Amino acid sequence: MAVDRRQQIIDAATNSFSLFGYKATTIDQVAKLANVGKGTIYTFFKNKEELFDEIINDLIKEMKEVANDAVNPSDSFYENVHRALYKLLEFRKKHQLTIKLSQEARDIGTPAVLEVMEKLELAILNFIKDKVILAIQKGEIKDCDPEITSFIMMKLYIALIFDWEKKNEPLNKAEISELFEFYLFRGLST
Amino acid sequence: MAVDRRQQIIDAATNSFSLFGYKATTIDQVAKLANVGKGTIYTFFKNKEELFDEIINDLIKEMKEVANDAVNPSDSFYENVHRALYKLLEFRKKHQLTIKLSQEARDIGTPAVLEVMEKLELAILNFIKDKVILAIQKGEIKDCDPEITSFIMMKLYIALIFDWEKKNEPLNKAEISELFEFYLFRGLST
DNA sequence: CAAATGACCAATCGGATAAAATGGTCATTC
DNA sequence: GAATGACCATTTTATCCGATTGGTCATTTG
Repeated sequence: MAVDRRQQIIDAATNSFSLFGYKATTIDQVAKLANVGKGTIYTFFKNKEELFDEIINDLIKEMKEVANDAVNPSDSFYENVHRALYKLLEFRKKHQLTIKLSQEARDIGTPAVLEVMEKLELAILNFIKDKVILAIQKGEIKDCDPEITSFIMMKLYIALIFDWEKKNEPLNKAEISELFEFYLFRGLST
Repeated sequence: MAVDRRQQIIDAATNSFSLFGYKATTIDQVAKLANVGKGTIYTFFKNKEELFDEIINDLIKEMKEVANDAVNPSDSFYENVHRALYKLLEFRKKHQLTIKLSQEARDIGTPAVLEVMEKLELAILNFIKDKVILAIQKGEIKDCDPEITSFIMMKLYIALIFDWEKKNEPLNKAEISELFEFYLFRGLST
């Protein structure tokens, strides 16, 4: 059986990263899990970090799909951004690999993992930024700096989904949607 | 000369905490700096942490003054909150002791320091919450949950002052004021 | 002979242990 | 009786050394 050795390696590594994190995953272990000699891994990937990068790029691709699936052109900008951001952050919150990597970033601070987490955030940020630019062009929202606007949207979302529940009862999806709309779109002024 | 031994100790400890942080400050060191026997410290304070707490309570008092000074009853709610939050976070950003403690919380995670930083955040949060409640009563802003509103205001401010400049050119006071007003008060909707 | 392999190597990690430092006490001093 | 610093139990830090790890490459295999 001519199995795809490269894919076997990626699958094994993804599994191990998800279970044990980046640092605690050894190349020996990946080789064993992939039923492959250790040297073989180095014929496909320059080193451990490049293997990691490839897996993260797959993850980002997956996230882009999730985000795009959440967008429905006939809905409003606000509705779409809300659904996309919510789905993205829920994805991040539930996906084994991202959970493990978040922990590792927080508890150990492995440099390669910190880098990768920034890359993930940036991917989300850019996705939102594109939507913001489009919405401005269509006149769906006021003219504003897309960079800052997407930054604030993500910060607000992270605050509502992750930070708020550190000290309070978690907010459900409907509440978050409402708050997002209330504060960012309608505004506080009377 | 009947110097105030208690105040001497507090001054010495404040100095040492500011320079070296909580963990790296030893009671022996504080005693030396305060020109006081080590045992004397324990006649005024039950232990190291209580001495620390007293210093932090002084700091919070100082912060409350800064915040109150920034408030001018004849100005709008938005204007006052902006000035107060800005002053508070600038204070935190420039004050030796808070800088050192932020570093220690991030790099070492000393439990006593983490606790204290939460206490600081909570003090700010409560200050803002009171202002929000008043503003709702006066009809200066829409009816909303003061808890969530103050939480979001602070998160937005921290994002604009601390987080934004990790990746971009820092925003000046006027820009922050403008963004604060634009996103939170006027809203994005057209 | 090209792809796969695992013994091998230098570098890093981590557990064990001993030494130093620290928070806190209390008998003695002033 | 307030102040002190030698003293103690506990924690932290430094040091060592065997185990582990990422990565290489001469050898094997299909």
